[in-house]
This record gives sequence, structure tokens and C-alpha cells, in this order.
Amino acid sequence: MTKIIIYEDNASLLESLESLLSLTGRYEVVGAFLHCQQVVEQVNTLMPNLILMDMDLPEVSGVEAVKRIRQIDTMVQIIMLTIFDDNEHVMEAMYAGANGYLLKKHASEKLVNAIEEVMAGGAPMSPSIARMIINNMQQPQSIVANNYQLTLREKEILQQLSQGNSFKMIAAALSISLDTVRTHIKRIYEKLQVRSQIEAVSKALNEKLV
Amino acid sequence: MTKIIIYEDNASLLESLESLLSLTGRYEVVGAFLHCQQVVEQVNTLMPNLILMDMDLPEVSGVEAVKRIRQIDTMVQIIMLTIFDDNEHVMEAMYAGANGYLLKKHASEKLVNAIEEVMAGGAPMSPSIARMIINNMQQPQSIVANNYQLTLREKEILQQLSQGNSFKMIAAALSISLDTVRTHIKRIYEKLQVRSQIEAVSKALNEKLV
DNA sequence: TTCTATATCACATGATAAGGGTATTGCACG
DNA sequence: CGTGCAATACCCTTATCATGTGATATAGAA
Repeated sequence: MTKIIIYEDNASLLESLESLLSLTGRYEVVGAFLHCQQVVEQVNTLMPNLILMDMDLPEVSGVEAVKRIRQIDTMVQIIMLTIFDDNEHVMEAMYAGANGYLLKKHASEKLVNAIEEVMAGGAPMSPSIARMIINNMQQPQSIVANNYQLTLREKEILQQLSQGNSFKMIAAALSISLDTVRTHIKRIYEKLQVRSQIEAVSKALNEKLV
Repeated sequence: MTKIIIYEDNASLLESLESLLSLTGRYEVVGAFLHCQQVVEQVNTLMPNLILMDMDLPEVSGVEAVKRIRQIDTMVQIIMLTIFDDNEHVMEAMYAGANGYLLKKHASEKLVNAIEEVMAGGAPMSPSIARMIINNMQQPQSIVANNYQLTLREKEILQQLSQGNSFKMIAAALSISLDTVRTHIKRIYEKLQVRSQIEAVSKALNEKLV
């Protein structure tokens, strides 16, 4: 049976959620709290499989609580409960380690469904948040064509450099002379408009050239 | 009116999709193709607002097509059509720049809905893919506590180093002597277990220490 | 108060990198 | 059949970095 802890500062909502879950017979509410100050101890003691966490808790916010939980437990599933879904706090919570979220106004109809999804390894979230997230991850492949016209060999050497290899090591790894490595590096610096290893590596890693 | 291009190698499905969309009266199908070899030209010429792209096209895959489209147009909305949703190709497509996807078996009921969502700035996707994506972005804040016990000053210096600054520049920026920078750097190397700038920067950037 | 951690500075030596040339080979393209 | 480019290689000089050893000042913990 799925063990659940609920954090929700609205006492009546907390009670509703508890009854709703208990009535299904499939979930055991092992804890229900109005704040999450002792969240770490509670998770450690009660060992839930799932946590319903209100986003807007007094004192310690739900997002902060998620971060704390993830320090000690990476397995427990966490669903955020929130009133609005059009703000960055939801993104932040997902980054912090939440597995999904549910609008409070949809709680009664969709709660059980969301729990099933999360326990099955899914992540219930609204399309608009999903969009924010994918926009976020698409940025790296920058549109401003990070095209410095590096040749294959140059990219190879830049890659090696970015992994922390010295000129000597690169020469050995690629079976070419130290001086050849130097020559390539010079060209790379010209093309990237930098003057040292670190600048090149910094640029390469930041712009995902490697 | 929303202008749409459809890519789908199954001719009868292509036709169904086309009629389905035309019948709503809200969409104009300005192009319908069995392959996406000329995707760039077609997008440039037809200037659609939305593209329905089959994942499994012969010759040039749907994912490849998305990449090409994103080279020339970052605004057009792209919905992937796929048979399975439990594979990495979907993730790959989202990374490449797709805005959402739809299982073919759900096309008839959910297509219009998915289009509305995408045009409204959402990203329709299944919970399992959403989960993959958020798992992906949570990794950086590694659980294996990237705790090298760096002091504040050391972090500051490592940060400067990661931005491509030389010892001299760091000394100037922090108003300390070159030798002091050296001393800090030595400690940083010891703590990170590295032997050179690049290794340190590489480690710092990869493990998000900065 | 004494110990410890942090931050600061100095000097010295050998290693590595930066920046300037120059040159050969092979391959593709009009 | 040159021309241009990529990849290879060598030389030289100067600048920067790696590393060791030692020292001072200061704030907080034992």
C-alpha cells in the first residue's frame, strides 16, 4: 500500500485530501501536517512513498521543503499542490526535484489520477509548464549558430583540451607531435578569438561546442 | 487562420489528417507531404504556423527534419506524430526543438486539442516523457554532494578562473597580489584533486560548482 | 589563551603555454 | 596544373603557470 504524507496549511483542505485518499482504500495517509518545518525528520521517520506538498506554505516554502527532502531521499515521489500554474515557482519546484504538480482546483477529480501517474514513473504537469521546461533545455543549442568554422581535427583537440588534458597528453592521445598540437591550438584561438586555454575551454563549454 | 504543413509517409493517414483539419474550418492545410527531403524549402515557401511531423519518415527522419527547421525558423510550432511514446526518440525530438507530440492512435480525438495547446504556448506530451525530461534537468544538482569544502574566497577565484581570467586578471579583479591568487589556486587544486587550470575549470563547469 | 582555519604575501625553480615564423604533404576544385 | 586548405612538424622567445617552502594577520573555537 502506498504510504503518503500531506503538507497543506489550509486545515479543511488538508482534511478533505486525507479523507479523499483514505476512502479509496489504496492509500495510507501516514502523516498530515500544516507546515513543513520538520519535513526532514518526518520523512525519515514515516518513510512515505509519496508526498503531497503545498507550494505556498508559511515559514518554509514547499520548494525549500522539496530541496531538503531531496538531500536525504531521492526515491520518494513528490507532487506539488498549487493554486496558480502560470508562475516560475512551479518550474523551480520541478528543478528542485518534484515529480509533478496538481492545481488545487482540480484536486478532487485528478488527485488519484496524478498519484497513479507519478507512482507509474510519470510526471503530471500542465502543457504550459512542460513548454517552459523544454524551452529551457533547447536554449543550449543556440540559434546564433556558434559556428566558428573549426575543422574536425580542431574540434577534436578542443574537446581533449576541455577534458583537462595538457598539450603533451593530447599529442600522445592523437599520436601527433607536440608542435602539431600547438599549431592546431593557435588556429583554434584565432577562430574563437581567445588568448588562452581557459578562455577557449570556458567558451567551448559554455557554448556547448564540445 | 492557422496554416499547417503535414509530413506523414502513410498516404491514407496523411489524407485523414488533412480532412480532419480542413473540416474544422479553423485550419488551412497549406502542404501535405510523404517525406521531408525538401523540408527547409517547403517551410520557407509555405510559411506555416504549425507543422505536424511524423517521427518515422524514410530517408530523412522527423527528428532530423526538426533540427533543420529550427536552423531557419524558431517560431513555427512543431508537433511530432509517433506510434510509440516510450522511447528516447521523443526526448530527442523535444531537444531538437519540437513543441509537443501526439500518439497516432490518439490523433483523431486529441489532434485538435493538441494543436490548440501548442498554439496557446503549451507543450502537449505524455507524463512519462515529461518525467524523463525533468529527471534530465535534475541531474546537474548532483546528489553525490559535490562538496569539496572550498572556502568562499576559493569559490570566488574558481569562478573567475572558469570565466577565462588569468591569474593576473584575477589578482586585479579581487585587488590582491598575484602570489595570493597562486596560493588560493594551489589549495583549490588540492581540494579538487587536479593539477592544472583546465582540469579545475573542466571539473568546476561539469559539476556545476560555479 | 592557545589552536585552527582563512586569507594574505613573498621568493625560487622548472614546466608549460603563447605567439611569432617557416615548411612539407595530400587532397579537392576549377 | 596551380591554388587553397587541412594537417602535419620544427624553431625560438617570452609569458604564464605549477609547486614548494615560509611567513604574517586575524577571527573564531577549544
